Amino acid sequence: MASVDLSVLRRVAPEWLEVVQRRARILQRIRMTQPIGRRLLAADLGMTERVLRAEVDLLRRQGLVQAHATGMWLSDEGQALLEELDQALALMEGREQLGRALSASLGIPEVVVVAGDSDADGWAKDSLGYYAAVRLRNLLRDDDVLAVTGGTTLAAVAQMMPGQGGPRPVRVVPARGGLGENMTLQANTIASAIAAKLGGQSIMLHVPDRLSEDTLERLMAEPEIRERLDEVRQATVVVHGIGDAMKMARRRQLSETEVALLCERGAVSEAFGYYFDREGRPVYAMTTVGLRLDDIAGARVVMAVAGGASKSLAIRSAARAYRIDVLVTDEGAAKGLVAAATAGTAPAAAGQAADTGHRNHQGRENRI
Amino acid sequence: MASVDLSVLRRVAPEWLEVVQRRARILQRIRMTQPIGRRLLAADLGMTERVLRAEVDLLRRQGLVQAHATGMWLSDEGQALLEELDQALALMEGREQLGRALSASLGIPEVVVVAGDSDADGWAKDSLGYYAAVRLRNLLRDDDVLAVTGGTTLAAVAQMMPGQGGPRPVRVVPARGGLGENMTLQANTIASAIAAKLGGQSIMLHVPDRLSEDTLERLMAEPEIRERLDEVRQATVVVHGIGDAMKMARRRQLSETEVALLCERGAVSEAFGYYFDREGRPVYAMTTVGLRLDDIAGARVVMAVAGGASKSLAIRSAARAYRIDVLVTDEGAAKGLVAAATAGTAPAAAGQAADTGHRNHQGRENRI
DNA sequence: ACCACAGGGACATAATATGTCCCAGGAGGG
DNA sequence: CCCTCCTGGGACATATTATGTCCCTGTGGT
Repeated sequence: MASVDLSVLRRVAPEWLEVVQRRARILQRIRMTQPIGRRLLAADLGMTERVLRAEVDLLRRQGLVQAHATGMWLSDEGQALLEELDQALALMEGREQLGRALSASLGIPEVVVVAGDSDADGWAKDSLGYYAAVRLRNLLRDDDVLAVTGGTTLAAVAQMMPGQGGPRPVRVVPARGGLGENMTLQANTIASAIAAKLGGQSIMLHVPDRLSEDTLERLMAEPEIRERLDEVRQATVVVHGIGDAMKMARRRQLSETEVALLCERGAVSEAFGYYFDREGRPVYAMTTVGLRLDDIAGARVVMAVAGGASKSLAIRSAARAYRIDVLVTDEGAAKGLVAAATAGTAPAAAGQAADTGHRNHQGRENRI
Repeated sequence: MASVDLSVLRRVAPEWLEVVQRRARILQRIRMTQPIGRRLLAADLGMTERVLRAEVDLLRRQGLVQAHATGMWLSDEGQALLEELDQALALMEGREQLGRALSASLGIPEVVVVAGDSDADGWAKDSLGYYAAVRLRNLLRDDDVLAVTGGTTLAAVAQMMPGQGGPRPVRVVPARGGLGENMTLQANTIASAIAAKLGGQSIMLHVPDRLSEDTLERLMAEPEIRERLDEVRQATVVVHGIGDAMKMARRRQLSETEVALLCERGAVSEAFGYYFDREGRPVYAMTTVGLRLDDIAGARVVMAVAGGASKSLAIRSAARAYRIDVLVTDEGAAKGLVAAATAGTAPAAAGQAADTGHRNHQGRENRI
């Protein structure tokens, strides 16, 4: 079938793009949560049951969705078509181009921009997690040691990781010890969940978040801890979230003194327990066990996952701080980043882009 | 803007193609008859006024159509877009491919297939005429002598010929003398109309259709006739319709003896007063003045215009009978031709295609 | 000056989309 | 084994939109 310049067709029937987008989101949601029923799906997507039914009926007539007593599934054909549709929409919505621009301005070889804004759209974080999970799954090799951090974003990656598609017998390790109170956001929990989905094994780091220097030394002396820590620090693939410095400080319940220090030093981002200022200089590090900044230099692939307009600054800071090979982000963050690059900070951003420009030409690849 | 595989998008939103087609037809009709009002346009297109208004309102918001007290016009942008849209739809509706197939099987370098079926859709004949007229206008040179036949199809070409777009100072001559009673279908009338639209001059052949041998000789001796006839027979561009043999025989009010003869000899097509059987062999010729079959060998371009499912056989017959450089036809006729080629007559048609295959590779060009 | 046709407004009515239930059935957990 | 929860499909009153059919005023061409 022929490919035709879409701008012409869009001009004649502009309302059609929205229809395609809506149906694509339905298909994506089914793919992520199948099997799923009409009512739950409607709630997920923020539609009423009846409206969703009309759409699903059509998609079923097209043979893209199959209904069963247990819920709806994507047909094989629907699966294949949705993958092409993902690419088509990325192009039509300009996310493809957005990714290319970010790749250049941040010096990150591969930047994937998924639809939505994790801050605003409830479904966007799932989407972010899904595409990060799929990308991760594809790049893993059997002998990899995968280190993952905690946080809501990584939790989404774990949750959305497809359980099917051939086991990946990797070892999954938590990049950090315990953090905060929420069980589902722990690196340990996430490592375990991802290992289960991938068909690999995971280990745990039974270490509290904050330690005195003294206790730290003692723990490190424990063989059980020592062994695990060695494995963590030899991770070949690192997948991590990027946090807003101040939000993370609060979540970690840092003391007022520490918060003030971070403020003073202009910390904007947090990753692996390190805090960075807007130029990517490390300004503070937690005294805690786990993956260290210089460990990731030895990793085969470093993947960052972060979305939402509020993360723009933090992402840029992290991109300047250490090597990121793959960034999975969303439209909200991406637009903020591009706006910042072309606005006031233009000179600095331009310089950054120029410095890393030669690197971007090899192996750059934008998907989704 | 990117071009994307349309089959994917069509699968997800199949109703959209119809919308695009409907709006394209509206734009085409406006282009053909501008300036035109809402009511007349609705009647032309077989829509109610209100429905058309909704569509036109949208097209106007898109800046493709401009409203004026005298009626609606295509904007410059609409004009440009419609030309692209024509091509896109030809591709999407498979007419492009249809044209290519016919080009091969009929051995005609350029085959244009326009939408519709002139037998069934009232607007299709106008469309056929319009695209034939535009193609004709584009291929004419200033020193050309253009010979045209009569008939409803050529009348449509004359009527739809755009009056704007730079004068073509050609000489337009009728290929034949008078025929039948209907003034508007006379070659003379059509030649005059086309000349007016092109900004050229025309001459007339004041000769009745049917003559005795005796009278014919006397007429030919008249200098006035002689001169005109010489010019006609030196035409550099010939545009003609192709008729169904039996229908033409009836319209010409041939005697029963003649009709029986045509039947017996298997006449299926008529052109320039010649009748051909299904293999393209001439089986009968009117004793009349005008362009002769061997004259068209000297023409620079021979263009045939014929549409409607009922014309399939006649077109194939004519294509075998003499050289045609450009065929403008419609979906109705084209589908009939392809069906005939792939069905019972397959061996013959296949042989035909093979014989002329080498010729089709040079200069073949399919438009609209 | 007239006339035919222009676009825009108005509105009752038809058609469709939508929200909200109910129901019988099946899968999975206890 | 039963119980429960969720499934898809049906039904229907209601909201929303599309449609057919007028009327009105203006304007360009004859």
